[in-house]
Amino acid sequence: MTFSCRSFPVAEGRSKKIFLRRSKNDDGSTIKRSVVTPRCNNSNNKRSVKRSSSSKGGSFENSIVFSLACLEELTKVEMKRDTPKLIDLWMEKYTEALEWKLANEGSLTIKKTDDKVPLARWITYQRKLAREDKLTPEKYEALNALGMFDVKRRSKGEENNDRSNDGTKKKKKQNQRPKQSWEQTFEELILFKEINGDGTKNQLPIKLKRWLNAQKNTKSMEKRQLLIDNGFEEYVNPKKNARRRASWDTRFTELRQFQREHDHCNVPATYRLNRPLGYWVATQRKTHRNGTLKPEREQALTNLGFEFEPLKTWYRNGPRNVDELAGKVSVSWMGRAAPAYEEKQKLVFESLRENFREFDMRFNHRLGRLGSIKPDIVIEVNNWAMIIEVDEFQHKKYERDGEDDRLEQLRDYFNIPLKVVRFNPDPCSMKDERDFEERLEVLKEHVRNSIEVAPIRDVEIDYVCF
DNA sequence: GATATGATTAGATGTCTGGA
DNA sequence: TCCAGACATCTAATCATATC
Repeated sequence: MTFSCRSFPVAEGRSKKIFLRRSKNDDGSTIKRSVVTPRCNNSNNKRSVKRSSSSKGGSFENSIVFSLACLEELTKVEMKRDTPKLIDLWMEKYTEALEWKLANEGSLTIKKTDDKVPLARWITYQRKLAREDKLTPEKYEALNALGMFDVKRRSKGEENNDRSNDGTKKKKKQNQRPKQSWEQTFEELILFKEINGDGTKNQLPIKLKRWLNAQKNTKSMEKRQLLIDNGFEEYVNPKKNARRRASWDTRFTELRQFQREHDHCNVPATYRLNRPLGYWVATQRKTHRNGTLKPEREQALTNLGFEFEPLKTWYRNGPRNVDELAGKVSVSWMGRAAPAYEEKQKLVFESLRENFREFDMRFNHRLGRLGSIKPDIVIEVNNWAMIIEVDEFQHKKYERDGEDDRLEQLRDYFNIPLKVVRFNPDPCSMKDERDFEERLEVLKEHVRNSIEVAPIRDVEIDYVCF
């Protein structure tokens, strides 16, 4: 593969060098590439190029050639109605995007590390303008030729629509978009929906997307109702379903509310009851890691007891022993406990097993038909059993969900007297500052004493360190 | 062992806002 | 109107663990 270079007029009095890709045969000879007539071109364009017979429609090379031709045509058209300076700026960005695409095997994806952030923003901005139907037809066509609005998958119907009967691409002339009545486009939309199903809104052809986006301005109540009835309300009433950005303060208030309810700020990143809050919390940690979190925000979060380094990372990378753990474990979880957060329970179990080897002890034992109930630790003692629950933050969730039902189910399952020990490993008030290790000693002492005495009633509950 | 589920994270994208 | 900074939102990849 070799590259040829030619000058290309960008705006009056300026030129840009654009690299064109040219293939070579195995024997080293260059493949002849004849001149193509671009779709957006008019008959007066003398520098028109024609697609090589060997190349398939939509190839990377063709899109570049097409983009260049569009750009050239665009220059002429835009110069008539915009200031040279603005045209110049736009052309410069367009050319930069084109160069980027050439250098990156046809991809317009730009990473932050590529040092092309302004170009990425410009591309985003152009896409936004396209969505809002604010681009001139020439600009839209030029950007489209560059693959700026490429959707991931194109429907068969759309693919076929681009071709005439003989299989060649139809020519689309500038300012000559097929004119359709509202009803015709609506029918096309419904057809697309019927063929592709309800879940394909994101794959709508760009033409239908743009048409839909324009419908928010539709005055006709009848048309609006038709769209709403067919599941396109978000386009008619865009604000209703649009993603709304909440401010930092709003999310902080939500976090404070969460903290009040759960005694901690560790909102799971995929917290189902408030997904945006989960994303937001993850973002705060990320920003903190990057060192770009504003000091006042960091302070506010710290004051709320926010943990910037989730324990999972700590467990993964750091040493795992009680000494290291003491005073650091303070995380409970919503719903299913994150496996890494069960480390504390595991430590309690290992410590007890070490001290009470004579007893049959099980950790996180799933109860057959009661699969949803898993006592943290079960110790079987002759004709009765001791169940130890490591109640991080006093299992407030269980209280809400009905602890009585849970105990009843446990009793039904075991069908022998039960002694339930609820152990609180975390400081629950300023008055009780015993750390995890001290509490563990208290628990061991309690188990040592109470394991000698069988329960009198069906179920007895002891609270340790509450 | 295969599959399902969920946590975590980096990176990409979209949105808001203010300044030129 | 355009652009850029800030950051909220989302996606995808990866990993760990539970469950079948």
